[in-house]
Amino acid sequence: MEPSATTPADPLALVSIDRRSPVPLYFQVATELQRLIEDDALPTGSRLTNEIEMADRLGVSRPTMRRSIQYLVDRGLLVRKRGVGTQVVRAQVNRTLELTSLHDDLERAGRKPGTRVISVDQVAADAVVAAALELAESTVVWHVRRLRLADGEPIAVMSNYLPVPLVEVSAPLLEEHGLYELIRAAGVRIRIADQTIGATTATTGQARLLGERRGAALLTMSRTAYDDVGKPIEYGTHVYRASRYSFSLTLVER
Amino acid sequence: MEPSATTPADPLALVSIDRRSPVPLYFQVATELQRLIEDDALPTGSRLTNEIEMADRLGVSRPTMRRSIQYLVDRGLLVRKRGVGTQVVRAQVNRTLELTSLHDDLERAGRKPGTRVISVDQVAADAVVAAALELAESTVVWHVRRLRLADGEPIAVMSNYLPVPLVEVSAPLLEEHGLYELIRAAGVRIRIADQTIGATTATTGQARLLGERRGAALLTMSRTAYDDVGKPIEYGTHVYRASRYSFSLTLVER
DNA sequence: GTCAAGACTTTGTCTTGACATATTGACGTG
DNA sequence: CACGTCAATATGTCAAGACAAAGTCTTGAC
Repeated sequence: MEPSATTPADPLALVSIDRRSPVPLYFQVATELQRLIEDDALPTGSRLTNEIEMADRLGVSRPTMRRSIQYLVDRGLLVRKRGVGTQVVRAQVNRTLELTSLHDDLERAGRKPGTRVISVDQVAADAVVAAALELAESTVVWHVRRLRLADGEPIAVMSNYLPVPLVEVSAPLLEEHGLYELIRAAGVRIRIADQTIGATTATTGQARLLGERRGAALLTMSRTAYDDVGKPIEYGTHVYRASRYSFSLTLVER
Repeated sequence: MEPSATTPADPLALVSIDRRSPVPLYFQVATELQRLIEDDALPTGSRLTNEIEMADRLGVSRPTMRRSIQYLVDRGLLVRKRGVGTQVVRAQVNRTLELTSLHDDLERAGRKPGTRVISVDQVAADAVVAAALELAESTVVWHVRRLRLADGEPIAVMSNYLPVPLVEVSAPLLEEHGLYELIRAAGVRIRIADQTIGATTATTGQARLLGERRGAALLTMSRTAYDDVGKPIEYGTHVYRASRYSFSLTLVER
């Protein structure tokens, strides 16, 4: 019982919820619990009191309490066992691969994202692009090529194809905003994406753009993104410098 | 209205649930719905009748019906919009990266997995391994090296480290079973894993094992797996032939 | 003919209540 | 002492009902 790092006997006393808020109760509770876990008020390994008592103490119903807890279980922060209880497994989760642009990704990592637009054209879709976007071959689509930078250093070359009627793109816009940001701003909600992650070695052209040597290891990612009614929104093939970038993720078994 | 491909006016009539089964109701309903979607009885784009009527027709309560639907929404098969309804988005999902061994992975893809054990030793953990497994440096751990094959062809070289007291491993066992299978058989439930995916080029030794040329592109994956109380169970670094293997996954925005 | 208000439909949130089932540990019996 | 039984405890499943909020569509005024 060191006086320095006293864990309050009752971390639950620290959570407060606001019934007038438009934020759903279960989400408020989940967020507060997550904060307690991250702040180590509920340290890894500690057991939570049972859900009935917690519901009681927080003044919510048991289903609401359960929903909050389940939310954190799905994220891998908590583990529940029937007949046993609920336990904190870990404080931080490297969330699963997400539907974010590299732009957002880098910003979260504290690195300054940059973009050099190589080209913005309307081109006739070849067989691969047409198939991915579910359009007739040689339909005209946007083709955007960009060199992405982090703290001024080349990170990736990205090549994206988009249906023309969907969103207006231009070099100046793309220098300032991520592509996904522009798509969202156009009122399109991206909901599902199929991705394939592989590896290759740099061609002379890729090497020159990225500041690597020919034959250097590159991480490849191709992605087709769909909106919430299943319509293809974007198809892209990207190559990352393996020496500067990798994908990190946390998997949670359900 | 072609007589050939008649979609029954009421796909729900095809759903049958068994209240005496120990399988939870919501799961039975979800599974049946998924079957209807995969069999195209509920084709992509079609709208489901509202949840209240469905619950009524299937003889379950609304919360149970909602839970079934939510299950499929989380998997990316369905989309719901308040005031609008529930719609089928897609029939198949390339599920998200999972906590499976390559063994299971290949079997699902219809390829015959094989394993050639290179070495099974007990070694002193170096700094990296000790940190990953949260053990003191130079603690003795299992070190397993395997060449993995698909249809007889080399696919990957895997190097795994495990705490000794956990599970008994041996070359003959590993030739027959995936490592994760053995871990599960020992009563350990793997629940969370941190993964990093990158790329590199083949060293001479890797190239010889994999039947590639030196400098060939390789996909790398390192993973630390934890059990359901957050204890590290396994740390591994793997390299895959990029020419024969890639990671495919489907992301779903919540 | 156009536009806005309001009715209607559908999903989202929350509550109360009941019973089922897995786990643990204590108790008692052979 | 070993083993099975039983009670206590915690989470899992299911139901029925109420109200809120978001979209859509109809209706009616101008």
